[in-house]
Amino acid sequence: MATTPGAATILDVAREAGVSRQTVTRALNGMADISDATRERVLEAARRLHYRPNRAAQALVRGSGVAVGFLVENLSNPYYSEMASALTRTAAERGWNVVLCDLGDDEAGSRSRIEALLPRVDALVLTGCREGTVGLIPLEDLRGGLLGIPTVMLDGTPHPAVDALVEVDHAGGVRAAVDHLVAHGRRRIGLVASDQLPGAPRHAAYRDRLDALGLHRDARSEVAAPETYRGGTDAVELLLTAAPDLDAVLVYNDVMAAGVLKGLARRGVAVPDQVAVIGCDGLEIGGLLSPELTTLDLDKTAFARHAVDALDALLRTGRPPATARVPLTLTVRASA
Amino acid sequence: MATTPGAATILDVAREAGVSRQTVTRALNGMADISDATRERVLEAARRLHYRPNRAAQALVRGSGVAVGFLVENLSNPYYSEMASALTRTAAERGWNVVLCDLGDDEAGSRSRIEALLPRVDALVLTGCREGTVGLIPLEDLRGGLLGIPTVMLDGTPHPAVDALVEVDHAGGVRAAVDHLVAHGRRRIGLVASDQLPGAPRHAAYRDRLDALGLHRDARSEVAAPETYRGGTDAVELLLTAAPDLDAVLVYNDVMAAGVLKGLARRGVAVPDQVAVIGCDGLEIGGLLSPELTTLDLDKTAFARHAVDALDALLRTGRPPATARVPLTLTVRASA
DNA sequence: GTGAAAGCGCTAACAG
DNA sequence: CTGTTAGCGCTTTCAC
Repeated sequence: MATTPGAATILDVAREAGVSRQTVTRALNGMADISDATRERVLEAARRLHYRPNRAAQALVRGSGVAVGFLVENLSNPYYSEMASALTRTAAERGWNVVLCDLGDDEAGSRSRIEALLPRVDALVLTGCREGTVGLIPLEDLRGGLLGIPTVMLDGTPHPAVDALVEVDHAGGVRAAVDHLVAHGRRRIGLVASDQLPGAPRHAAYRDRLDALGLHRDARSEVAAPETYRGGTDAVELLLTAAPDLDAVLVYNDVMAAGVLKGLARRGVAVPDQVAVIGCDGLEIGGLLSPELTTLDLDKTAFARHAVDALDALLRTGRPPATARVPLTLTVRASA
Repeated sequence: MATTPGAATILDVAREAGVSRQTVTRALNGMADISDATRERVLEAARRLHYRPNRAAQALVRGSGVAVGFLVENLSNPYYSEMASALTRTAAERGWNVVLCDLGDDEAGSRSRIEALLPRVDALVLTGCREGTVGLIPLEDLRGGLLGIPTVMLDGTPHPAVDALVEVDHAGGVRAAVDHLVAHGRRRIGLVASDQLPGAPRHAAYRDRLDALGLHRDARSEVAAPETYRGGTDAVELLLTAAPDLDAVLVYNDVMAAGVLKGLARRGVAVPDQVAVIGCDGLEIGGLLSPELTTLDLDKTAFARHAVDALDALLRTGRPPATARVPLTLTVRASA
């Protein structure tokens, strides 16, 4: 347990019960070769002293499983919680545990949470890190900055502290979305982008695909906004004002898309009749919205599996595996 | 690290670098009193051997912080993820870590996940456990079933394996909801209840309050359903058929309420004009729905804080504190 | 600046 | 059935 100084140890229990420490172990672990009377006496003593075994000592001698730290910005965001769910389940297949670290906005708090996490874990999975979040990890504190703990990032940009990336096929996904819209007669496709740097690949893919198809494209039909519900509602106001002739909107993620649907409803714009909407991530909330959200579905289990595989390789060999890439598949529901 | 048999130890590094093991510690931990040349040689050796410090050994000698295991049924459900968020943040205030365990439906898998979790944690927080989930915890394996690890349950029923409960003021919440509906002219209030036993308190509170106010109440205006979105959509079908004159529905939780809103929309029932809807839990998704959901808001941070306080007391004294109770406060949005 | 000793709390392998 | 002897891998004294 939490190595509370002054806590009772197995020796205290042995003394209290008047037996050897091995007998205490036997009694406490329900092993054979001990008389009921002795066992009861030992357990009684343990209870009296409020004894709890020291986890670290047990782990040292028994061997401990792998613990993965999962760093997220905001676990209340369903994207992160669905990822956390996928990661814990995938990790569990290997007998690994996941230690959660929900950073939040506050930088000082984040730093201290990360510091409390690091001594606890064998590896790190990073996701959705804003500019700067990775910087919070005290590289210098990790073995002198020279032997960091294995770290993979989900869908981010390379960083010296990160050993491996799991990529997302933004280009393929955006292409599928745009092509779907075009196939259904849409010609003026707007974009609600992320105002965070990691959002850039999707933004670029959107421009590329529109240009490739020879569709009209201009700056007024693109808006960058915070990656939140509110960001979506606000963005749609700007977009409709700047480019009232849009007949479709591609949205950076499903949470923002929920906001976009709300914003469109407020303005009395019918979805999908007047404007089609496609989100991204394939979150379960997409099915709760009205109309139900068409989205680029990210296979979170595959994503998690690649991350765990990469960590496994790093832990085992110290070398990262080839970068894996996860597809985005269009899931057509009602909004487009 | 994960005590991989055959992994390099500090002694291997010392041998490789031709120094003593303390020198290795000093080099690796960036301590003073070591020449740059030696440090570099040690680090080089460590890298060559792919050395990683053994976490358990470090924890044993440095002392480890408290790790809390958090058991949930399905982390993709936003109720659980918002609770997980609140719990990790609250735990972090004390420097504690949270190890996540997402059980899922599969009983065998759940059991093995719990077994992988237990040796890792000092305490357990249980929430939303179906009938039987608690039974998965191998009481017998825990120190002979006599010294379990401290366990608190969030809003459940007493169980021998559970040391402390944090309760929710269902009665007060339901009362506030019913009274709000009545104050706004509603007289025929139906209920979408949970088909799980832990849902009983809200169900009873609903009946009590209706009776106390002398409102009409009959079995046809109560439906029990699974605690899911789908459960909500299905329930509303049954309810509208059995009791078409309802002018309000109280729903067991917000996820189900999302389904209820969807079901009502499908049947062309206007909310709140024809039927008012009130959910429960105060989830963020409530704000994404159309109309936005009126709900009984549970203060998840307070909930988590009580849980952590209880664990702290259990860890420190072995005795549970007085049972705490968290209120449900009515948050009025558009649906009622 | 570096090395040698001691011990964290526990369990596994032998003795008796 | 119970006790004794060795470590697990690391850090912290303390010598040199």
